[in-house]
Amino acid sequence: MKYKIFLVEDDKHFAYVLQSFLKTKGYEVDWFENGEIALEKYKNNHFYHLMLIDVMMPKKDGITLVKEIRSINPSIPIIFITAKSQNKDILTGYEVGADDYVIKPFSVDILLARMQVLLNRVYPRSDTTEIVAGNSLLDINRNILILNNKEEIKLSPLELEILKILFQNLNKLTTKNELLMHLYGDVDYFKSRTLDVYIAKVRKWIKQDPHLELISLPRQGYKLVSLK
Amino acid sequence: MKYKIFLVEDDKHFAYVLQSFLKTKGYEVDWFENGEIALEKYKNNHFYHLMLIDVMMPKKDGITLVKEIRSINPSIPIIFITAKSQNKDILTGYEVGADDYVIKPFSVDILLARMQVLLNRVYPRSDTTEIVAGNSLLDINRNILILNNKEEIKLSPLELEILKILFQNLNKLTTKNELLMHLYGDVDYFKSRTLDVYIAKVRKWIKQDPHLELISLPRQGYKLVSLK
DNA sequence: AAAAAAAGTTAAAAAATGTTAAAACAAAAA
DNA sequence: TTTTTGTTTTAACATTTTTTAACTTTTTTT
Repeated sequence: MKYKIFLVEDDKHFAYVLQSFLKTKGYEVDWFENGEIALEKYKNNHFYHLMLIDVMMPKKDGITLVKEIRSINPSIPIIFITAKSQNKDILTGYEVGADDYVIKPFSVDILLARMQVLLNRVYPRSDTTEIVAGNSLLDINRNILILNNKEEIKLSPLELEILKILFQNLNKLTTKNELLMHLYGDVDYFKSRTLDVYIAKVRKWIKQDPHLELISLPRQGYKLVSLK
Repeated sequence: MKYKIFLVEDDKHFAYVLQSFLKTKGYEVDWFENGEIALEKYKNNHFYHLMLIDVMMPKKDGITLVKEIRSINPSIPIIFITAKSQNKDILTGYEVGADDYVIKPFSVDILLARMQVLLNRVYPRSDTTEIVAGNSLLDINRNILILNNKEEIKLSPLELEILKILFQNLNKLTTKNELLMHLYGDVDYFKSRTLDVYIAKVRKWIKQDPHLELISLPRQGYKLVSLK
């Protein structure tokens, strides 16, 4: 999914270069020439992930613009890009609610790094949630098992947890107790039997992948092995 | 509540001045003289809100230190404070996982502003009015959900509260109890059923956004995930 | 090899949740 | 006040998930 950037900059040439660069980096960029137009457009469409705003502009300057945007949306990430490098100006920028203040001339790589840091903070990506084994993939975030790069199987919570542990311990022994403690926090006869039932279910799926096998080691546990 | 700052800086005089300043501004500051000591201390006590780390230090430099800290804690806010002002150095700083990079000599007010911005992002006060997820936007002020950047749906109070919590916990599990406690302050059978009814309603909307999915985890809760 | 224990398998029962519609309630308008 | 409108709750039925039960096979113990 592409991030949408709201760029406000009166220097057409600079804006064009910046816009092109960001597009090559996979961003969608909408450019607005001054604060007045920008505010108008933002009122019509709030759907942006980050704003890059110049300070000195005709019609409506960046500081005023950000004040007004902040009154509508106190949380959207905003970075000032400007030639004004006095401490006083920078502090004003932060005071009106900017997240960062980048001084021209700047390296685009550094602007990019700062944008990425900010975007990652505000829209945290869910931690890696895909485990590959054999010809299959377990997507923990979406609760699905994809067999042979094809068939998607929706998993119930219990199914997912069991597969998660087996996949994480690929080619290693997973004890029954380990599984039960993880699923229930304790161990008893009926829970153990429930697990047996689920193992049977999981085994049916695993069988469909010729590169995977779920081996039972009686009195020890289970081992998901990937075959060549 | 006071924020706890983890300061790593080999220049004793500079560290003392900075520490004193931050204390007058209401922060608690623990100072460590080099990367080696710092890492040792951090391993014993993870309870810090933000780290200020010098790059050039004897024993263990800041870059190495941050790499090691990030492997323990991928999310704690880190600001480099350093005299190294080459683009190459700055980019390295961001690459190893810093949130900001402040070049010496700097005005303490500006450092303070940057710290505040970062702390507000990481430990947000709940005054956000708009949350973006997938291709959609929840406008808490106007009580509307904008789907696919197009269709506006007016939300009832209950609908809004449910969506608010789901959007705030994007890609994370929201337990049914959490939702019920937030909506009603207590939990019973009928309230739980009411929630089920509303989840069905909300799910219909969410389905319209191809970048969003509302997953049910029976016995656990719900998870709003943003795809791709 | 026989008995006991553990695990595999399938089906049924129980519990939880999904879904739709109607009833009850509350706030605003006539 | 009554009517209208919108919201929340309850009810009824459907589906999914988990647990229990019953029976079978495998493994371990005696």
